Amino acid sequence: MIAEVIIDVAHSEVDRIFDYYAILELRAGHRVLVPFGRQTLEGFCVALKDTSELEDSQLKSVIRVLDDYPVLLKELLELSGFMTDKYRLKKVDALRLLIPAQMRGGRVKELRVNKLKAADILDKIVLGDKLRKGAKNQFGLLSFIQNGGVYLQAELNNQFGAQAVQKLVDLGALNRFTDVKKRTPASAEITEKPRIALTSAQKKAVNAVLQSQPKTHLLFGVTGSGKTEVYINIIKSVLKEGKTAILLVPEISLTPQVLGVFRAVFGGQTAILHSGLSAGERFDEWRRIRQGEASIVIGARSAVFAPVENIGVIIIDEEHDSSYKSETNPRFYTHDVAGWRAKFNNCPLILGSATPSLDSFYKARLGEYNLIELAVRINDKELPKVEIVDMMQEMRSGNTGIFSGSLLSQLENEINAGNQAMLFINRRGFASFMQCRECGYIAKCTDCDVSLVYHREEEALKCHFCNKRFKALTNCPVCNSTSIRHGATGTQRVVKELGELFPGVPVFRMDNDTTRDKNAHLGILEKFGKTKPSVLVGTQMIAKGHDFPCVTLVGVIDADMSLHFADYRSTERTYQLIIQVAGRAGRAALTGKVVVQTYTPKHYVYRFAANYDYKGFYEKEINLREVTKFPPFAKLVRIVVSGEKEDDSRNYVFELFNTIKALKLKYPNSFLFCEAMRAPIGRVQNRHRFQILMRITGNDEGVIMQNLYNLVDTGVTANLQVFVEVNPSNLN
DNA sequence: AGCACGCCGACT
DNA sequence: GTCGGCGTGCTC
Repeated sequence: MIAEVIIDVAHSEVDRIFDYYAILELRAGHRVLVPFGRQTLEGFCVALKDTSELEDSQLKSVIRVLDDYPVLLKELLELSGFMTDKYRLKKVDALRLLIPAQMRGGRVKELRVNKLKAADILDKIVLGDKLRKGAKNQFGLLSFIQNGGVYLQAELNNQFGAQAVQKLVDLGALNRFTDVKKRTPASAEITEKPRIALTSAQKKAVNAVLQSQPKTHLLFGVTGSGKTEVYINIIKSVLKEGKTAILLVPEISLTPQVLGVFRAVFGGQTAILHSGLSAGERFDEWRRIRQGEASIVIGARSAVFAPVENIGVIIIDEEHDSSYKSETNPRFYTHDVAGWRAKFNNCPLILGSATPSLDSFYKARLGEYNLIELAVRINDKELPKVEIVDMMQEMRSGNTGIFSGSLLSQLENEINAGNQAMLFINRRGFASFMQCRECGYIAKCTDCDVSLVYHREEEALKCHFCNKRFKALTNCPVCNSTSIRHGATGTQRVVKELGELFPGVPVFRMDNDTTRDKNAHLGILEKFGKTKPSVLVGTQMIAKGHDFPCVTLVGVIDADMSLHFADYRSTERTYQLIIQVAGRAGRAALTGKVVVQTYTPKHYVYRFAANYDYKGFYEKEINLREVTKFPPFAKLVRIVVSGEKEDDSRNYVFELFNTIKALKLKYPNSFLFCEAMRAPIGRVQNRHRFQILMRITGNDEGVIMQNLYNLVDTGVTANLQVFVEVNPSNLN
């Protein structure tokens, strides 16, 4: 037999199939060790075949298989093919997504632990005679193991001392053996929520999924309408049929609370996959899934590749969340992958959200997805009232601070009442930039064309693109003036001002800077949850999925931030953001309030958001997209070229552009827009960046994309980086 | 990506 | 005369 092997090296030159003589135990999906040139490398056996087109003398033989089972399922091997086609991924990159990174290079081993089994027959008297009188630990241990059983050696050592344990092992009272230990992540608390009966709307939703032909359902349920209960019931019935389930959630909402709910219902059948796990935990969870010990996988984006067989349902919760789109290589879109697997397994795919992405709702309108609505909240509670505050008006009436009068007085009320508030601002640091008042100099990164962000705690200026740090300005390096101005507000400044306004009230901050450590955000949330009154200030990351019953006020400091982003989805984002943060207010008995501060209160997004009118917003926005020909009515394609030499990058981008113009002549009706230019951020990490922006529509879109990818694949030279993005979510 | 072979400068 | 610079070419 001949084995088709992809070498585990990420380079396009070797990213193709190499044939080897197979060995007996080899199956498709095995990882293998093979001779490659003068090296010995790891690879993936993706298929077996009878003959090779190469001469016998040109073939070498596989050295050995690396695992005692094929790590890649047939289904996932096929999926990797789909992904290399659809996203033009390198074959290795697609394959590497399918196994825990730590598995490669054999870095993670199973954790083996020493265990001790008490001898079946233990004669206390006979053994006791062999022990020295007064050996307290030894006698203690002896009576402890009297009734037999299996113990962890570490635990016995801890309790009775290693010497006593060794003594009893020597005497044959205990037998040592090693066992594989599963590093199942700590399950935290198991929240035993009373399982209330489903509402009729929920029942209808469950039935709509279970009683129809497998298809994609868009579960559009307002905040608090009980989507989780629907998921649980669907998963339950899927498990009953002996099938498995995948539940995807945004990384940030994989909190112990959320997991606790599922552990409480499904117990040990649940496996968790996310970036917070250690390499060992990840590997072990993956193994549990691969071996069929866990039938429900809960995880972030990459859990869509979980090695479960016989899938009964795939659920993408908060489907509008941007984290489902991988924006760095390997680029892929979770919805596509989930859709492929659902089709392969002939099972339903559920997309759930209170604020569906425009794309998904559009598909539901077209009938591609089945729309299921949960229009009322479970306890008929009213949604928190959203107040839009005009910050221009505040300014005109003399308030130049970062808090409006309304937000301030409500903060005061809630704090006095012993409640909690969450303030949201989508900018970390203290101020967006530092500028000299005299000459207008703005501190910029030396390696990137962006202004530096002032971080007050460290008295540092940081580049949010390359993480380089500089000393904060005390005087202007150009004119030496000491009059320095701070740009727009960030989280640190909000915290500082709160401290001055409400001395003694605990204020927590949660952003990229305070959550560097992998479990830091849980720590902050836990502390915040326990402290009343208190305020939590944070970026995006506080907007999702945390239930704090005592939060009665939510403030959005500068809602326009996300609105004026260079992204065709910025309005959609803003709508989702407001509804999402509003969902944080008044989860329990208390009624919540939401204050949204904006400098453009007339913008339609605020009107719809204040009324929780998703459909109204959808109609308005989709019409706009249709007339302006933006997604989903066209594909936005961006090709970025970057290199150390500015001229090389520019020349290459225009070379590409000329070829594309020829392509445009061939398909004149397909190109709605096509321009080459310097990238908005012209330099990042000292690489000069140029881009070609296109909007493409119509039936030839597929052919054109193939052409573009080919173009980019063939032309790349050593010191230039080129990549293609489809509907990118930022245009930096 | 590695690791070889291969053709030109400063050293015992 | 040789050690070694990294250019380019190949890997079943």
